[in-house]
Amino acid sequence: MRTSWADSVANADSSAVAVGASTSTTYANAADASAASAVAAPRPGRASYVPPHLRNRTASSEPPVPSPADGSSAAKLPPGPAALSGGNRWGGGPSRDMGRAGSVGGGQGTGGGWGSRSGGWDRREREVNPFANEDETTEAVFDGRDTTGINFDAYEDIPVETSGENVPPPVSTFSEIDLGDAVNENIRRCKYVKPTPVQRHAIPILLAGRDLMACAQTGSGKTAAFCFPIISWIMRGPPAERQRVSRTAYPSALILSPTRELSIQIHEETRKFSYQTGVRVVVAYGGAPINQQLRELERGVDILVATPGRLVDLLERARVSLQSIRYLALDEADRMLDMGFEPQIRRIVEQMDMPGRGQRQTMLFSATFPSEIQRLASDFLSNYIFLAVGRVGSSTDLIAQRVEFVLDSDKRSHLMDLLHAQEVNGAHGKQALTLVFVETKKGADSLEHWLCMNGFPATTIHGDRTQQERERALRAFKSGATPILVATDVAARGLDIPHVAHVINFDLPNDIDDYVHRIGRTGRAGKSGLATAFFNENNSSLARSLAELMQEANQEVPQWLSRYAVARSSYGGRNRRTGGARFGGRDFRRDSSSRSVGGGDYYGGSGYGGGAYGASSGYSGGYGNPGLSAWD
DNA sequence: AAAAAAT
Repeated sequence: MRTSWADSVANADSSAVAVGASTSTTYANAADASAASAVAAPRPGRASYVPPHLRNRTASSEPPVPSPADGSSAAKLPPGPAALSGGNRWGGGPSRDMGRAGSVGGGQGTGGGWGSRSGGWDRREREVNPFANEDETTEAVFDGRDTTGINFDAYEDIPVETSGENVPPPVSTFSEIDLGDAVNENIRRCKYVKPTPVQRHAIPILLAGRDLMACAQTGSGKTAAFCFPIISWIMRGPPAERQRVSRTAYPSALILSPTRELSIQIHEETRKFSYQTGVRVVVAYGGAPINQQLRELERGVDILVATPGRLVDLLERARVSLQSIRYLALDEADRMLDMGFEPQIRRIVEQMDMPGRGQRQTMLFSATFPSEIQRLASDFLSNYIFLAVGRVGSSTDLIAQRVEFVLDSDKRSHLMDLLHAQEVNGAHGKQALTLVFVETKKGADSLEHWLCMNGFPATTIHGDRTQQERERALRAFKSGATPILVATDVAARGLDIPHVAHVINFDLPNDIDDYVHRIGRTGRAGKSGLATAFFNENNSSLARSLAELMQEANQEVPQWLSRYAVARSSYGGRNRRTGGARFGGRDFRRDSSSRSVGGGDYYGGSGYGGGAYGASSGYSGGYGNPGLSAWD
């Protein structure tokens, strides 16, 4: 029965529990120890941990390497370059490897060794410090608002729900999930004090080798939640070997996301997490020259972050092979399907050379769980754990929602009033960051032009702009240089832009879920935000769902909007409550054929009042405003 | 109907 790679890992972990627990001093109690054993067992102990770039040194002075556990884990790898014996990490040639070993060995005297400042994996090209820009840009401009970027107090009462077989218990501190000095140092640099809810739950699950289907918003620390385990697994795994003759890259992890900017964002974050670990992260997306991406790939890649189209291109050119993939993460899966990526995703996952379900570890993140997502999950995942994490705080507290009746012809002047009104509110006399959503690309351009003509520093992001323009616009906005960003739905989901004070729906979307995603660009990571919508006759199809949503979030619903809602009561906009959009979503295995062995006892007993769980109308009790789930 | 994504 237990035949999958993930299961083998799980078995290896449980057999190693005794060792892990007896040698560990980190864990305070039995529950933590069992959680920790799943986490720490595969390696014999911190002292013997060896980072990838030192793993193949043969000099006697090197730290003890391949533990028995590492060996067994290597044995379970799917066939491919990663499983080949010997070799240096990037196969850059013997002489280069010798030089590298020598230089690192020389620095070893400090005792810092691989964790030390100089610890690049290749002395010829020093790894760019991904933390370098942080202080001058964002924090300087927004100085005084916060320093951590995350309001941890807001995390305390977030509802979390898990289901599946043998769910590893959550951890409560990063020290319980010790990921090695280098990663710990990066956690410190990121100013992460303690794990967020999604991290507390997802990291042990992923470190235990389990597949995961999860519901969580980007601002909740989701990327770190799936990256830390991936980095950790890669670091303790066998070295990757690049085949010297071919120019094909063999990443061991693949992260797919729907938009270019989201891929860029994930890449930036992941680079921080893997800084000085020797784990290479490369991003590939369209709209940018492919040559530079090819060069990056040639230099070696452990974690590839990509949009589907560019990846297919790379696969067709045979510049990337998926045969070494052991970790697959699909971010914003529902969005990718909305955008018509399903054929490409299925091609990538099922029809190329990627190891099959069970031979790899797969994590799927989605805001909603329509049947297409369910099919995808049952095709891609193996005995997975379902995890749903509530919003950081509730929208009641964090996003104040206003709806104003504004005719199309009055929208511009009304917008100007809003912008004038808040000019004084920005830090240091600067305009607070304002994100203005419009319906069309043309509309975005013309509104931006109009704003600029009227003295408002605005820029725009949409699909008709070149990738360079898109990225420049986003940077200018984030830095505060251009505090007004006019955007189409390209920016609606997933993008984590800190400090957005105000989201204005200049044009309302037709779909309430899109509205929820848009306003979710503010009030992020526990901060408060304001969302203003311009409503008129053209939006009457949204009236009812909008009114309901606002009511659920304890927002004041204008009388006129209620009247629209009643008038249009037969129709609430497409997708108005897609079953899984509320908190908790649902683990659809409950009512599907795949309700599997041993799961019975679990499904009855969710700690969160299980009964409400499958009912689409249910789940009104308990958590503030569960209906307002701005899942990203 | 519009948006996004490979060239």
